[in-house]
Amino acid sequence: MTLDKTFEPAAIESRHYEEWEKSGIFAAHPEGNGVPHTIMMPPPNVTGSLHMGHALNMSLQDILTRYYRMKGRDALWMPGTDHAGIATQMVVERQLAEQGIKRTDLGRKKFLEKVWEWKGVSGGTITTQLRKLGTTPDWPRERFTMDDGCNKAVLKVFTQLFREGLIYKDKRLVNWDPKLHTAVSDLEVEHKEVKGKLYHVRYPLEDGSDSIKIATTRPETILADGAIAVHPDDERYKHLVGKFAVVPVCNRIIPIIADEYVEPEFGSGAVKITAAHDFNDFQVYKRHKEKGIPLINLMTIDGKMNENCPEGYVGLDRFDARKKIVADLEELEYLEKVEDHVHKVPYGDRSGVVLEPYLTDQWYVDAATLAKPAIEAVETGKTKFVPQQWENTYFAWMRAIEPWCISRQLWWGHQIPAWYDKDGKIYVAETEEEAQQQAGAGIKLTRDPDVLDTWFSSALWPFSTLGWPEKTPELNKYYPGDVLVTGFDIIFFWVARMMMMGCHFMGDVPFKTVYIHALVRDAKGQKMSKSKGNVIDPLDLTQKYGADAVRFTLCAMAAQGRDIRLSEQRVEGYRNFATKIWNAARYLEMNNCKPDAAFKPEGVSHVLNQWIVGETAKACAGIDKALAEYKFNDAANTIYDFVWGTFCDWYLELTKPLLDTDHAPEIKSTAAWVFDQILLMLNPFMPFISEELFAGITARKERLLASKWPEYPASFANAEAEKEIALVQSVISEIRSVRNDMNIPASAKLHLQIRGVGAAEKAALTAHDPLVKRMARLESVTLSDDAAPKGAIQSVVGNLTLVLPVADIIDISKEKTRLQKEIEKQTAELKRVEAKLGNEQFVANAPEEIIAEQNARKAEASAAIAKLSAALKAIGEAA
RNA sequence: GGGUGAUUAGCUCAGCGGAAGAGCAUCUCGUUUACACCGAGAGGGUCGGGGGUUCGAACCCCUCAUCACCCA
Repeated sequence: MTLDKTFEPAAIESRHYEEWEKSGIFAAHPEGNGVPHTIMMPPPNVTGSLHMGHALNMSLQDILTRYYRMKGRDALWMPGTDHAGIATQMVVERQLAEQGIKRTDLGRKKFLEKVWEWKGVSGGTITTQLRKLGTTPDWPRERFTMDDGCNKAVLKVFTQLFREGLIYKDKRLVNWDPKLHTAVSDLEVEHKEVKGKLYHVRYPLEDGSDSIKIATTRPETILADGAIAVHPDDERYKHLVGKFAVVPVCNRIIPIIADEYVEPEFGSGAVKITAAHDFNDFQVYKRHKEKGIPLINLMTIDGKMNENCPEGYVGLDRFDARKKIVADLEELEYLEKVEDHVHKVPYGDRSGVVLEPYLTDQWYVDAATLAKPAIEAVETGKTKFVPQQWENTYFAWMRAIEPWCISRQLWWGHQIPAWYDKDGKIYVAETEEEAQQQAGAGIKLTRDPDVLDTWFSSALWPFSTLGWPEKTPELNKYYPGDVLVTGFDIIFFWVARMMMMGCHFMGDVPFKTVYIHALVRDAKGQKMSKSKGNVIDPLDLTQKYGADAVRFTLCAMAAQGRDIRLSEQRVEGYRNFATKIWNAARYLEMNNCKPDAAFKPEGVSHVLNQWIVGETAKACAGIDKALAEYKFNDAANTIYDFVWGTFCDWYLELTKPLLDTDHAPEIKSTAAWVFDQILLMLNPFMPFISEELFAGITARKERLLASKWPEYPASFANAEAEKEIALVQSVISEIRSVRNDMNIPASAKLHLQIRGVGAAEKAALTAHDPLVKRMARLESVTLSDDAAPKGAIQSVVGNLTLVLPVADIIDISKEKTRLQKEIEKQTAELKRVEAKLGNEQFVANAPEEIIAEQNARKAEASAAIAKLSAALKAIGEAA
């Protein structure tokens, strides 16, 4: 087959993918005895579509999966999607709203049917998109957090934790979303800085003797005040503690109490306590139970004032109530002053509305107890974070963990397996039958209508997807997983909870390593968001530049501990890299460089071949090391530099003059072998082009992605060859540089004289004479210590002096300047080194090899200065 | 208020105790039959400021500044 002139990714990607998927190579083999390598895919939202964060996350996982699969591990990359409770329910509700239908009109059953319908329609979107990226998870094992297996695991976990007392129902304040009518967990709250007002309000004492001033940002909650608190050490208020005050507008009598929570410096130093509408106040309430502070709920589930409010307030929206009470306070002369005030306000991360601390019955997980073994697992290194700094984030949150509110007042999700009899007694069981058994026959039971937080089922993902609670071969073989690849934004939501559940139910951590990658931002460093309009669609990029370029870009930019600023230019650059590879393949094809089954890289005789074989091994070792340390950018740069900088720029160029010599057969075989190695090493990063070329170069049955990752013996390294080629390279580079500096036309074929050539160098330079001539565009190369002709250009490479007799071409003053500059550079270097070596402390303390190195540098610099000065003198005489 | 990270060439970023690096951009030169999505070369940095530790600091410590993010 003949390769086209340029690489067209779109033309080959889908064809390869289909073949790969059909081949069954993505599959794990639980029945086999291969050493497993397990990655649990963070399940994307089932109704979502692929964004840049996914593209990065999935590319990295696929690189690891392909790499370890090629290394012979039994790779399991477990795919799936998440039911995303609130998000999905909102999407379907919005669609229904367009038809003028409300969720409640349909009823729970019909509504859920609609959600499943929607899941059926859009559920395949993201997995189709993942295929476009070339990812290779074990698709037939794909799971969904709402499937029967996951449901079974959820029921089992819930009932067991309930029995163990680690799940309980409690009446506490929750973060209430008045738009979605559900509780949300602490993590789903986004605190935003808002310019508000601070209202200073005067409360008269009950006995009329005095009054006390408080400051509040939420005056509407005055109607539910249950106390006033001051700091116990605050001298201003000591005499008032124990007395009673009258709440303005509603005239309730409340106690004045002392509590250390109060900050004396803030506002007036006295605060109102509204226990049913503020988390801090609720704590105060609990500490002062004996004082009989009332818990008054002011609001309905949609944030309107309820019947506990005075007339005129009932039914008002919370923000209208604020306006009204401010007006009322002013009229009654209780309002002292109003100041501008910047403070944090809690917003629902899904609904975007201001959340209310709201007193309700909810289900909680005793997270503090579950967290203990999960903390210990990281402390003892059973699970490691990469980069390690994230362990601190994990610890900080886990050590201060609050009870986890897991019930949601939604319909889409795992319904809580709890039933109530008419007295409200709770029966928790995996099935209704069991609950009925617990309650006794004939007792009418009603199921708890609430569902569980989505993250509850996600927390079980590492084992529920392997068949738990059944004892499956998969569970036995693939738990715990090797590495979890995810972003830092879900360390709390997901990683921590998987750790807790895994440690509790499996008795072992869910994964040995947690690799935390960066966030993908736009080129200006801004977070990508639809509202900002700076979202780059990974599929658009893929369309334009190819999946390989997108994957490679993300990999090359995935340096640890840094966010990724993605620019299209960078993707374009890596598309160019793909084209470069493509053209190298064309070159090999044109020159009939074909893989030779009998080829033995360790047996090559030509030094160029020995050198490139060694470089190939070096590159592979570099990639191995980088991937072992999860340094994806290093891995990408290593292959990039090797392919472009070493193989294409030097090896292929250096071998060109030899293609019509006796060395040609070995060179062609070596070139083909190296290129095959390149394809192997490139495959995890750029699967499509590497596969295409692997098949295109020569007819072969096996697929690249099913091939073995290269392993080379230490003997491939060849220091002699390396040194020899380095010498040739430096001579060529120096001449090219001089030619450019001196504006010597490319067409001018020069004669080169090299002085100061040692025995070994002589052999090398003689052997490579044709290469040097071609690469440096020379007519001849003479190794001779004869004096340089007058007016020749001279420059120094190591201990060689390169002499180019071009008197008729060069501009003498320009050459003088060039030499002077070079002498200056070398002199500066010499001074630096001499200063170091002249320092007694340095000589006394520095390691020997450093001192030896400095001495060598000194010798080299002085030698260069001597030669260059002589050259400068000679040119002066010529002028 | 507490914490974490960042600050290195015009831009985007590597490097994290022993000679300042890459890609892109810029500027020269180049129709040498793989590649102009290319090749050859060049210029460009007191590594945020200030202290300290060390024979030696972009790298370790302290401090300040600016910018991000997380938690209260």
